[in-house]
Amino acid sequence: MPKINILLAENHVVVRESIRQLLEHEANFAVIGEASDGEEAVRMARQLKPDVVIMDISMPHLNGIEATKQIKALHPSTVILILTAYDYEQYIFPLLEAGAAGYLLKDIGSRELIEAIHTVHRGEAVLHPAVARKVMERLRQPKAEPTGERASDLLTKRETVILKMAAKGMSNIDIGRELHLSVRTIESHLGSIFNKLGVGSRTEAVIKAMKKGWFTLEELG
Amino acid sequence: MPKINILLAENHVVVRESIRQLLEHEANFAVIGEASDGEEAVRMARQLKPDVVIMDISMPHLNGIEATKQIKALHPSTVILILTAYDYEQYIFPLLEAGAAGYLLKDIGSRELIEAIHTVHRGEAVLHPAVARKVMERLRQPKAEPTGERASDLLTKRETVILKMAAKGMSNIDIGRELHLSVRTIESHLGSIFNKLGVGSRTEAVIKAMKKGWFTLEELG
DNA sequence: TTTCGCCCTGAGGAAAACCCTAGAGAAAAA
DNA sequence: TTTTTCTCTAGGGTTTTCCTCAGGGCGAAA
Repeated sequence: MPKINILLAENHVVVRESIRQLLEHEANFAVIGEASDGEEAVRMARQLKPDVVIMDISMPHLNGIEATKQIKALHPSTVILILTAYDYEQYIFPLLEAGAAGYLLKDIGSRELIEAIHTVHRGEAVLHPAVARKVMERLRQPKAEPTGERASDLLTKRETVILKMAAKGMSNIDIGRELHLSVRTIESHLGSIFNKLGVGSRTEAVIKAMKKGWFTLEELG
Repeated sequence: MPKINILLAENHVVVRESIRQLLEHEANFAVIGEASDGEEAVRMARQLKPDVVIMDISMPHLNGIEATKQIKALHPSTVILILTAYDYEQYIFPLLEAGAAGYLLKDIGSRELIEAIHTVHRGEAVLHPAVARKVMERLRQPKAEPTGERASDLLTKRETVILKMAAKGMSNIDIGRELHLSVRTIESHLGSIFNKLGVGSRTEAVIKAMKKGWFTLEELG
């Protein structure tokens, strides 16, 4: 019976090494790699072609959501199992759409984690009860958009860089100077950003973007 | 040679069980208990009288800071080693004052954790490099300031609530209405906040405050 | 090709935020 | 007690941000 090859992506080293030891205690598992951020996870997934990737979300450089998308784009057959502390909807639904096979919270026990790995490796799906509840709720109201916000409203490239610059505390004038654009242009882009995010000010936009995991405090320098 | 009796306090079960397995792999350690929140940690510390408590901070019911204080009050000889993901000053200094023997971040390796347990058990102290740096900074300037920002410049009560409201995305008018104050007053308080933080806009102030750990995304609702 | 739609770029005018200054009252120091 | 300091309050005047609208470019669909 061949072992299940596992890649661990989790930026806290003690936690990662501990889970590794836990998994290798099981005869059927082989942890073939450890990644401490999203970029590393993508690189190692490409090189090592693991059967299952156990992925945390909050990681530097590239978060777990982006890493999952990239890995599934490169190797759709790779099974990705999310293991995180947070059950925010902003995380859950993008990840499930990106093709994650499971979403577990860290309050599960080690036995459940081991079983979940077997389950997703068999091609089935695993959801933590708290996550499953949110998925059900969403399914019950398929179309209604309570907050006036649409997931399809992604930011354009320009908007993305401008929002990040605003998040660093730069004024529109600063941003315009750096991008060699009129202040009016910056204001206009920010207006589009506000509409897409359903907010009314730059501060609100920055907070909302961070809640969505588009960037983190660390990467704002 | 008697084993070191350890109590693990950490609310994520997989993580806790994994670390337990890691530690029990070492001949000298005996994990005599696991707590999943602060109250449980205090209760188990009283009953089991462990040599060392490995304590996370973010836990339900009673956080790691309060739990540390209570355990040290009951059994001053109990050695407490903090193991957390966050290096916020608002955590570090209260914990060190409460008598924690060490403060580690979860990005350390498992070997370092094991060594740290031995170190604190010998009665010495252990600080993660990033934490040590912050402690040094605090010690070096009881009053002076390099960046135009003084640690001693704490926000007043009014300023604190106004900054948090601004962080939620509220406009000055909104804030004024809710606090029954003139918009001018809100603007004035925000001006003081900007000066104390050494910034020039509300967005920058919110970001800086979050970097300092004054509040987190989660508690902004 | 033409049309449609989106992205990027901007302007005018309204609204909000920001800077500077200042007084009343409370608390702490002299 | 008197003096000093600090917090909270707020107005005048300026700057920045925000809202609404619009034209040009470019790729996709008809």
